[in-house]
Amino acid sequence: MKLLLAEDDVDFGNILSQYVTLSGFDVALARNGREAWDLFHESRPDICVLDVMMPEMDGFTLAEKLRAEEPGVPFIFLTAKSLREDIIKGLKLGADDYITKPFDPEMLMLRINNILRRVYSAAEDEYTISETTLKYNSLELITPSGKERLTLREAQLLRHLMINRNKAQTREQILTEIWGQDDYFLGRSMDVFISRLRKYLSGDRGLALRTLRGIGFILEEVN
Amino acid sequence: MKLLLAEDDVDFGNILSQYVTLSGFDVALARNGREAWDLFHESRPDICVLDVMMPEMDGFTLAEKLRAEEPGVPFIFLTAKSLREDIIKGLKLGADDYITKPFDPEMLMLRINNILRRVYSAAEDEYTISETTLKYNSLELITPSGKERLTLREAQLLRHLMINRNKAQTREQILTEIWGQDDYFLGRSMDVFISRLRKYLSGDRGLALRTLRGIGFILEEVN
DNA sequence: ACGGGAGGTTAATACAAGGTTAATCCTTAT
DNA sequence: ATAAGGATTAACCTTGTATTAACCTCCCGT
Repeated sequence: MKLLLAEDDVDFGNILSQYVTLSGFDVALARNGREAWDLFHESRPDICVLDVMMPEMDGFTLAEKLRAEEPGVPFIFLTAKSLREDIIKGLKLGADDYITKPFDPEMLMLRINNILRRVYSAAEDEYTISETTLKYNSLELITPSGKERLTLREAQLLRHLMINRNKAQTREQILTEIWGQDDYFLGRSMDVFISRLRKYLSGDRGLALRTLRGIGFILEEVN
Repeated sequence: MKLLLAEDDVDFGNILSQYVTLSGFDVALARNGREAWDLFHESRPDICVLDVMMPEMDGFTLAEKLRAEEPGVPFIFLTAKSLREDIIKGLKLGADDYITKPFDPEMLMLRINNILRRVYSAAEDEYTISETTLKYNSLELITPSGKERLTLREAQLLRHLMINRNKAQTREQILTEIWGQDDYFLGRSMDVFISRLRKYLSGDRGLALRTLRGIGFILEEVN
């Protein structure tokens, strides 16, 4: 899991960064808003922790720009202010959480994990639908016709479809979620993976990976 | 959207309940943990707001039981304590948010809306009129005579008519809205789709897709 | 009651979306 | 440097569906 931390207080930033790294995150640390903007594009983080008051670009403005570019990315505001107006402004921007300094790093970690669990359902490892179960971390797929070892992309795509079972997923949604961007060739690549997944899943009559022409795909449980 | 509010302070509970109702929620108000547990089963809320300290059953215990029964339901803790241990306990339970009293009702609303947006972002997908419902994203149409799988254009057109039910839609309006432009041939194309939709909808006597000659079409509920 | 135009219906066609397989390009490890 | 594994690109094929066409019906004005 990659995390972008934007904090202008150098010492505090370093301590926080260390703490979060220890918890198993891949951290990108920015000293100001502009740097954060650049780092965001380089590292494509899964979650952003933004100080509100920073030189170059404040956290609110940054969040707005990030939202516009990558709507799904969750973010947490960090601030010394506990002013009602600021908190409300942050929440209106769709912040997933808002923490006022001083705070306990352990609490930050808990909040981060909560959000990630919610957003990515990342705490789970086993996903089961019908007769088929995916062990995500070990890339194993167990179907009525036997075990398969998946590749990373196969597993990512299948997991996404399993998490969103019975819900239509547009091509854009899947591409931005799994591939990080949406262009023609990645779309064709996805089609190749869908084709492969169908082969793996063909032994299980209790589910169907249907295409919704012009929209996307859906992994359905059928009676 | 239905909300379950569990709060033992009667006055405060009422004020909050009123405020949340004004924001368009359907509120179930419980005076203690046990009542909340019962109300939860009756009203199946989309989100729960739980006071931590309540008679009969405290908020934490309640949340655990709710989680076990209905893992997807988001909840927010409300508490007078700002003890670090308590907050951490709440977050460990997977609380979607944690608010310490005293707080601003407006802020509660903002947090509620943030969480709902995140959790139910895939909403706004089902349209129902009379006995017929359209699941737009999965292109499914459920009528008294059974399920149908629609095409994209069929679904777009039907959705437009359902959104504007009981309102006359001119040919021009529909064409510019759905097809992006308005010419003779697209008009004939639309007639083909109207014809198909009528077939799909023929099993439902509670609605009529009528022609307004020289003007356009209207999807009406008839009693 | 007749003619014309608006809309209904069905079938034929063209084309774009997606399926499939193979080739190629990258990474990574040795 | 090379090999292996995996992702992407390419090429070709299939199929679903929006459009177009052709013909029909019905309504409305004269």
